[in-house]
Amino acid sequence: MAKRGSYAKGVAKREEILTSALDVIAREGFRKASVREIADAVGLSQAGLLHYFGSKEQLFVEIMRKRDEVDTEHFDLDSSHYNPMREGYLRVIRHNSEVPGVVELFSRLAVEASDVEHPAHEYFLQRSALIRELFTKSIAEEQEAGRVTDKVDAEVLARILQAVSDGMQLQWLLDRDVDMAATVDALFTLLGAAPANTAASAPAGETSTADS
Amino acid sequence: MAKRGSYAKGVAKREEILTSALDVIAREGFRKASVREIADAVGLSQAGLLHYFGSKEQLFVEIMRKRDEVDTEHFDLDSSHYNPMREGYLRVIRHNSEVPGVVELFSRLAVEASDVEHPAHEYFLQRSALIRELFTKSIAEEQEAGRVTDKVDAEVLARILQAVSDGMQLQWLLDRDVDMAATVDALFTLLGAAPANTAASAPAGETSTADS
DNA sequence: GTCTATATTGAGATAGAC
DNA sequence: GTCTATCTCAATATAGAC
Repeated sequence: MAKRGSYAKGVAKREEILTSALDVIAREGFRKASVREIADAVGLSQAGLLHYFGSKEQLFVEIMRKRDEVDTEHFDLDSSHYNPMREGYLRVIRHNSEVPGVVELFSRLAVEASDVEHPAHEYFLQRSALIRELFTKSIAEEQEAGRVTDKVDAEVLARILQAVSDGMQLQWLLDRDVDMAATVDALFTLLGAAPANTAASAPAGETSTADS
Repeated sequence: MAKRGSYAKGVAKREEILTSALDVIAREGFRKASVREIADAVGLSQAGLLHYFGSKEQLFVEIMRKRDEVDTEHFDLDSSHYNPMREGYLRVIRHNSEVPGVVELFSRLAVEASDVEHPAHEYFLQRSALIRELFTKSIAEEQEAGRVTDKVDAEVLARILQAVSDGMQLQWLLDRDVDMAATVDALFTLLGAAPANTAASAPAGETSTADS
């Protein structure tokens, strides 16, 4: 955190660049997201930008990491309890619908990173596993309490949840009228969760259509 | 079908190329799927291939269409009744896990086609809507018969189903050990059960666990 | 209809001055 | 650390011969 020494300064600048890049992608969209465009946007030359990140692909991985960091901070994503998890997750999804460029970059990278040689491969594997672990833990808890169906294993439910989120992003990229959050929430409803704040199991339709 | 006249011959050749391209992508994988590589694979020069399809992107759309055509033929995909729909769908998914290159091409295109200007945009919109219609129809039927939960509208369930399939493809691209079909089937199981108030409906677990 | 050869474009990477 | 300039490469698209 201390900024003395050129090393720390470099780190700070990196962070600054990432924040800025993320911001620009969120606002301006992703388009042909070339190193050059991001460089322009953050006020550096292409060479200046690559000075910090070595290659385009490394840059993109770092941008995604920064995104995760910011999101985890903004919305409490690390809760291992069901309702906070559910709500936090929905908040992120709602937020995503305001940053299409970020969603597009993420989806594109996700496909490219399927190649084990790709610099983002490890990142996606780990991120993916981490999310599933959080889901699994809180779902299992809920299953034990009898509030979520135990017809399907928690691990599998977690995977389904993750798949729906990713899949809804694709549907939403194609047609922006789609309500990602509402659909994911419908899935939560399906799992048998008592709708967010009502006492017993109440009509699910009302509880959580996106509040933005 | 008759081959007289150069027009019909051209069409036949196109079909032949597409079949061949699809076959190659399925077998050899997708890699950096350039026009040139496909051209090599089908035994044409790059220019020769583009003679038929004008541009790379049009070529890819046509390959995807051909894929749909072949799949619809091989697995009865157009049934609007629930169980055939479910079984047919699972068969396609199982088949997909044997053609990673095709899955990768599809996923990649799906993201790129989110741009309304992209030549594949319309294709994806229509394909996507068509699949959802089939799902919706058969699900609604099942809901009326009380065999599928009515906690969530048929349209939304259809969307969830579609999202899970797409999302599982991403997960599977990243980690080939994932069982796409089993996970999607688990979702079907979930739909069939009335969670929380168990006793009423039939045990869904048995009905259709993968037969391959 | 198919090929060879080439134009064109666009990107990422790198060298070297300041 | 940052820039300008350039290299290199890959890929699509096109011209024109056969």
